[in-house]
Amino acid sequence: MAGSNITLKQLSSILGVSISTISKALNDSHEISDATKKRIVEMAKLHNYQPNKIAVGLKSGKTNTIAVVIPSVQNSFFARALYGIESLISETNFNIIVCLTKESHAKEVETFNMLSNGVVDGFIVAVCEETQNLQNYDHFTNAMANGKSVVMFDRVIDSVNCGKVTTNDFSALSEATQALIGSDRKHIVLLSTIHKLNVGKLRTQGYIKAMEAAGFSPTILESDDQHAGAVMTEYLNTNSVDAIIALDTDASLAALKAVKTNNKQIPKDVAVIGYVSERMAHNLTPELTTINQHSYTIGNAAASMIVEAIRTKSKDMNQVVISSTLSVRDSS
Amino acid sequence: MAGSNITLKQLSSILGVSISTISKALNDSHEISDATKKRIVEMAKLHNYQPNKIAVGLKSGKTNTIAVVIPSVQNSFFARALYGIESLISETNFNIIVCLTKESHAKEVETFNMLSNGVVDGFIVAVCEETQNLQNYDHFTNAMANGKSVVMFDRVIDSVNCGKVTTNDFSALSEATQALIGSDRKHIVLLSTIHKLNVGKLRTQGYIKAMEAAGFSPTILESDDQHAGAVMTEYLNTNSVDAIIALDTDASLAALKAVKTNNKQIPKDVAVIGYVSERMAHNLTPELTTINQHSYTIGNAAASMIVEAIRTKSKDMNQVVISSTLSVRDSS
DNA sequence: CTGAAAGCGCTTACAG
DNA sequence: CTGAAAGCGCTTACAG
Repeated sequence: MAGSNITLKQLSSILGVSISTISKALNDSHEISDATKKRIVEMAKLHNYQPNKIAVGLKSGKTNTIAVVIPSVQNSFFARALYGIESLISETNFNIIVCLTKESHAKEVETFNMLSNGVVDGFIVAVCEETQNLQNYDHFTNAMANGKSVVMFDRVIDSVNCGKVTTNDFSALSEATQALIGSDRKHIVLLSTIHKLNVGKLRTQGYIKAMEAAGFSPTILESDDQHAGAVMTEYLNTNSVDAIIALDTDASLAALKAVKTNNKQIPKDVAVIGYVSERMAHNLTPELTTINQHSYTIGNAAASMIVEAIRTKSKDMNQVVISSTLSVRDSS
Repeated sequence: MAGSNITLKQLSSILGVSISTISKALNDSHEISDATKKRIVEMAKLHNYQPNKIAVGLKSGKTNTIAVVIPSVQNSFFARALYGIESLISETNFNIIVCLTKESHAKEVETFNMLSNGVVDGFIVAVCEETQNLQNYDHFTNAMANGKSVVMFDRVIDSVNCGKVTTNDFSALSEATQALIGSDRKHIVLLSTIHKLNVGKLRTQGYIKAMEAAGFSPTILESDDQHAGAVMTEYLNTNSVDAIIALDTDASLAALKAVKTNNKQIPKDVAVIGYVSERMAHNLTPELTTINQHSYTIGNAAASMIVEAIRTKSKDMNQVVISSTLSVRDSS
């Protein structure tokens, strides 16, 4: 154990047995007699032999490694989805490499190019904002042309023929809006910091559809993370509002704060529905009604889809929808 | 591009030049003439040649990959530290593999064993709770004996001789406590959901020291994540409290909520100091005074330390302390 | 300036 | 049942 792991070659000279025999014995091949198997396995254990994964990978062309390419991990949705992915993968003999794109197309492309050749067997990806805007998807199709499996989750590109795990963003927002309308809210405002993303657009459309169906005119406030609170506050100062739907964690906290500083009661004067983790929802005042995306389940589904795809080398990828549900708490 | 990446061998038969020459040309060796270099590089580009990292790794014994082994990513400290690690690493030619231990010693050991042989060049680790309790550190020392570099951050084991990045947990809590005492708070309660971790113990000791120095008796409420709110509320019902220090995000939100539901004003009746991300602190009502751990900087420092260690193969590892600072906002 | 050969650590037909 | 040989895709002394 002085400096580096023992190899089959070293084991071979210790035992006076050929490298092939040792390899077979350690892989429990039926070709080897029980007696020698026993000797070899014992000696391997004694020296804490660990097969060199890199060599195995080179030989087999499989690395048992999956890349998870996501924009960020500071967002509770991705953090929890990653947890779901990792939980399933760690039950298999695969490993995961996590790469954060920070919404940069260049970084996403580089990641795919770097890992496509020999490093990973497949990719789980939530497509970054810039890629969605540029509509340049060559890195995905190239990886697939090179025999890698690809599964997209949440941030999905319809025109790329890969596995997909999505949520029902459109109808979840319709339903949430309808629920507010059903409890007599009329001036329902949508606060979005993710209007540039496809998921944001889908959610917005779901809201618009429900509003128009009820004969109300939609009001959409768009802002970046930093200014959501200010934008909301300003709107509250000059308009009557009796409900807010916020499309991510930042917007949700900002909405709660804006209503409170405006001296309105939640939910009496203004109902609030947001997107935050369950744990956080319980610790807010009042406890926040949320659209629950089941991020853990989404991650789990994406992971099981890619493992399946790699194992079966199947080409026809399927599409799974994990429905979001409305968790009604005290804020609505 | 039909099925899998092109190799040097294929390039060799296309160009009618030996594999060695191609390898040298692509690595810009001075041995090769500019003319052939040009030809080779152009053809490689045309066929989108990407060197097989696995083969390079096997040959060189270096993989340019670093494992980041952390308990979780659902905690804003680790999420942001990971962001700091990733940001620095992505500027280098290293990659990171992220492994989540979920506080399980077995998982941590397995991760180190799996990756120690050939897969990674080094480890950045925040030691899991169970390992701290069991005090079994063989997986760390074995990895180091196998020539891998190890850097611990935040969750650190004093007796293991590796690189370390920590924060001044003890003195940060002393100072926060003193600040509360300085503004005439007398009944200061500590709310902890991390009392089993070394960092939790250090923070608690810092609080105790400051309280005792001022002649006050410390009050420490311990709970798991789920019940912090209930524990805090119960205490508030039967005791007089004029300040709370909460040791992580869950405890911080729970403390705010408990005070509000107890119909006390923040900070007039009860001051609150907590541990949450800056972004979240701004979106809470009132804006929360926090002990800011500079998690991004800690991650960055750990990453730069391991890159340095791997590049120089130096054995004497250093220790860096990133000081936490008190960010005073409206809650105190 | 170019190429043949050895080798990184493994696995697996193929011989014996 | 055991072992010699080839090969995964690369790099790098060593010859020419």
